[in-house]
This record gives sequence, structure tokens and C-alpha cells, in this order.
Amino acid sequence: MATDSATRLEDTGHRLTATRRAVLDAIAGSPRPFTIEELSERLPDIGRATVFRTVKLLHELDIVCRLPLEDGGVRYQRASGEHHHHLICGGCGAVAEFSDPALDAAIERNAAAAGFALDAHSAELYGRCVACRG
Amino acid sequence: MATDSATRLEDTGHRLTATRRAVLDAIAGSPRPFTIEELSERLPDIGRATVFRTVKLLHELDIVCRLPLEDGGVRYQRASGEHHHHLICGGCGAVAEFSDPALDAAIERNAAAAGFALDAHSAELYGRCVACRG
DNA sequence: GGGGACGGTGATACTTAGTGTCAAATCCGC
DNA sequence: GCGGATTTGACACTAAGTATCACCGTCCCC
Repeated sequence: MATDSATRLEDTGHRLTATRRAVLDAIAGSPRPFTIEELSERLPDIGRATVFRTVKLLHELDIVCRLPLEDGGVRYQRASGEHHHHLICGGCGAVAEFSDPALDAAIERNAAAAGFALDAHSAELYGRCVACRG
Repeated sequence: MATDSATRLEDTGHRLTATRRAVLDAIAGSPRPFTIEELSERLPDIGRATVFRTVKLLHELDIVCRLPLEDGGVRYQRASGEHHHHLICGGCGAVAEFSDPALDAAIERNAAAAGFALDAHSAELYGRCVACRG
């Protein structure tokens, strides 16, 4: 359900309009990571710019996460809310999430060693999922 | 010097043309990560498409590396050749490279745990460098 | 040294992802 | 139901990168 996403929207001072509810529902009904174009096709009554704006807003609120693909393309996916990283299958496009304190610790250690104040980081893993190996 | 890059080009069966030499020189003379547009401006006699093609080729040969920025933009930089990750300063745009076997090990461990055959990975760290903190 | 073959180049048109603008519609508190 | 603020849609636009295609240059074989 998109109920908690809806409350998160309202709690952050944004309006929960019929349009946004439709976008949230379409995202909730996406079994796979989606492109804006795909989402837009599923929502023919909603303007393309609005779909972009809404997904951008949802991304800022951590309701969806952005998946940079190996080929430079981008897909989006409902976010679990927790901090996590992605395993992206080049075969079927499936995405698995994982989180690993040891990985985050290694990242922070390297930032500190270089004297960087870390704001954010990304880590994407590209390969073949169990089903696509063979 | 771009000499070793030049030999790498030839060793992989590509021609070292005057155009490619000019692109290599322009890249070698870039103290900071550059965009294709910036590179193209510095090479007014070379077509934009050729600059794109050449940088793409150099990227495939690991002569330049691609820097995905936090805002979704992309810059390029001469590559050290070794596998490494980036620390990108949001203040001045400086990029520091680092490599860390522990980080790579953590990544491989997570891929294995999920049953993924890992092809590649990316890890970008965003923050403020020593000079930009304050 | 002449002539293909083939890789590389430039111009241009196109694609894809995303943003800016602005008037009209919608929403929410009152 | 009213009014101001937010949101929306249409549309034009930008930025990054790709496709096409005719032309060029260089390598290689004779």
C-alpha cells in the first residue's frame, strides 16, 4: 500500500492530491523498477512534466529511489526507506537491496582518511542474479 | 604525457589519428574533471560527435573514467588505470581517488550472499574536501 | 607509386531525460 | 463558499548522447 507514503507527503507539508495519489498507486503497482516514460504511459491523464516533478519530490522524500544503470540509464523503484545499496541484474533487470554496516564503515573510513566530510554516497553492484546465471 | 594512452590505443587495434592525439592532449591538460562540452570548446576544430565518440572509446579502454555527480550530471577524468573509487567534493568539484581492498571485499561478499555473479560495481562518495569544509 | 578497403571524421538530425514558464485548475483553512 | 497558495498541464526548451551518411586518410597489397 502507498498509505505510509501518503502520510509522509502530508507530514512534510505537501498536498496529497488526486494526481499524486495516482502516481503513488502506479508506483506501488510496479513489480519492477520503472522509467519515468513507462510510468507516464500508465498514467495517460497526467502530464509528463507532472510525473517528473512528482517522482523527483518522492525521491527527495525517500519514497522512491533512483537506480543508475550500468549503461548510464536511470530507473526508479519504491524505496524501503532504510539506507541501502543495490544489486542490479543486467539480464532481467531485477534489483535486490542490501545494507551492510561493514560496507558503510569502509566508505566512512576512506572519506575520513582523505579529510572529506561525507554528505552522501552511492554504491551500485552490477551482475547477474541467480536466475540469470547459467 | 599522453604517451602511454596513445600506445594503449594502438595496442588495442585503434588508430592514433591527429584528432585523437588532440583529444588526448586536451584531456592531459585538464587539471580538473571535465564535461564533454568543455572539452569540445577547447577543441573547436573537432566535431562534437567525434569528441563524444573518442571519450567513449577512451572510457572503454580505461584511459578516462566517468564521474557520476550527485546532481545526476557527469564529468570525465583521466584514469589512473587501477581500479579505484572517487571522493567528489560538492564545493570545488575536486575529485580524489582511493582504492580499498576492504571496501571491494565487502562488495563482493554482499554480491555472493545474494547469489549474484558480480560484473562491475561503482562507489561514489560525495562530500566536502579539506579545503571546502569550514 | 596506384588503388582498394576500411577505420575515422564532421555535419546534421534525432533521441532521451529532464527543466522552465505560465496560465488555469485545485486544494485547504477559514 | 472565498481567497491565497500550491499544483497541474501544455509546451517549449536544454543537455547529453546516438545514428546516419557521405567524405577523408591511411594502410596494405600489388
